Amino acid sequence: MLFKYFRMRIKNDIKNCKTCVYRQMLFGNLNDFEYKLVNDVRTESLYKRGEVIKRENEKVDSFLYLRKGLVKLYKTDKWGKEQILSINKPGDFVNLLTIFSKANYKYGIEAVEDTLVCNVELEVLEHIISTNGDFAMRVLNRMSNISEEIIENRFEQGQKQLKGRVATILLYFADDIYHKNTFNLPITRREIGELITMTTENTIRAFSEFKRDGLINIQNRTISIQDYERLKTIAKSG
Amino acid sequence: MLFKYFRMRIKNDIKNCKTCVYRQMLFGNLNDFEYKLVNDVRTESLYKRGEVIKRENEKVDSFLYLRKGLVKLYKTDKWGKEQILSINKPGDFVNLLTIFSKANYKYGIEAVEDTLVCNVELEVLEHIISTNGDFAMRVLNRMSNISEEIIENRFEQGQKQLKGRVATILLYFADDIYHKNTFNLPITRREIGELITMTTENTIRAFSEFKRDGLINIQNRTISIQDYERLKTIAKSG
DNA sequence: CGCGGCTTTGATGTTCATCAAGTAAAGTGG
DNA sequence: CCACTTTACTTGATGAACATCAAAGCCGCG
Repeated sequence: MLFKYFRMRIKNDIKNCKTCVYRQMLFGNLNDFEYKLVNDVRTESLYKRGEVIKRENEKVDSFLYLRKGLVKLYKTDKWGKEQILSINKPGDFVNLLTIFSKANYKYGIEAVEDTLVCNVELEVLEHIISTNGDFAMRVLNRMSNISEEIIENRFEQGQKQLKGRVATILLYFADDIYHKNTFNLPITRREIGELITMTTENTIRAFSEFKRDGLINIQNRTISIQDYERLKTIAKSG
Repeated sequence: MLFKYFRMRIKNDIKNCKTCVYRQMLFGNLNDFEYKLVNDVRTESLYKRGEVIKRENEKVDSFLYLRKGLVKLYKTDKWGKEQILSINKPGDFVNLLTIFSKANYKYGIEAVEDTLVCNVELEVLEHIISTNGDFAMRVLNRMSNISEEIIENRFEQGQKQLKGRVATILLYFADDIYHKNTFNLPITRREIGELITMTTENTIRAFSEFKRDGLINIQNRTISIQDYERLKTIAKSG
């Protein structure tokens, strides 16, 4: 999809948080005044695929909420190679875990699809937290959940080897992101490697083997899952 | 040190949070009433080396604060082998990251030295967070810092191989835990392996090589660092 | 149309896990 | 306190999984 159409489409989409599908997830229990506060200061930003949203080391000054698209969080290692920490999808609170650290970003954020982000100034959020205890508890709860998820994911990935990891990623895109068995991979093979901490070459080898064994079909970036169950078995045990 | 002496020694030690060295770190800005609340409900628990403090899957119902000793956070993988997520030392808020998840422990906690833990009921903490905005912000800040630390650590470990990881752990004990170059390893070789995700055998091989090369001296559990600088180089680049 | 980045496959080497086997140390029960 | 059992520690040999190096085809884009 061309970017200008994407821009047009979202322009008439959501006017304020009241109609935002994801509002419930975090801002559900604000009172009218607080809610107006958030709505008044919040801004929306559009990013094209490949655009950097936040650079490593940039100052953390706003809360980011992913409304549409897909972003990756990444770090650069000492040899200059990137490593992807996680992929975030609509509804995710992209930087919640680091937002209150009073430090700079320890990772970068980049759009891997055309992306719409909602920004809320940090000071406003802090003010509401200070005055609305329920909201504070809700934020704490989400932070807990996010950090547990990250730890759990890393733990499970660590128990798998190449094919298990690739299978897991394919199912992640099919099940959690696109909700269908045929989809366009939004990231390159190299990025998948960076996500599962394997080399590009070996990632591709796993793809090729899956194709050869009839588990998936590949047409450039288009992946189509042929044998869901077998792939799931590999993802779990392999 | 025998456990009974440890118990006697701490008995007359700290009567309430006012004289607790670590109080400042989190409870520094409570008012008198809130402070009394915490102090009234808090309990202290002693654990011997090897005792399990919290089991995987146990309910999270109190805030844990490590006053003396050393604990490990661990998970059991699908083959029944343990993997250590982190070592916590006095002053650490052991379970802060998961405390607000409204779920059960996804990891276990075990004393690796005789340990004194301070417990504060979760409900009390939640109540104070709801009514004291500054405190809420302080908790959020600490959660941010802890999660960044974990992510950073894992990222850096991932870039190292066997010898680099072992060297890092040795320096961690020398610099951050015991603050001296000769110390008794509180954990077994197997546990070090579990901490750096390597096998026991290879962990030992690294130890042996360090000894052979004059970097460290080993007397059973007593480690003595002979060439700090060279070890540091290995830890950083190896 | 040609350049650079992405993709793919093959060959080779390194790092680490696994298996095996033995010694040392530390609990355990009579 | 000693025999017995278990757990920790150690070294060597072998193989598996993965990284690295090399080379070539592909694709999009200025």
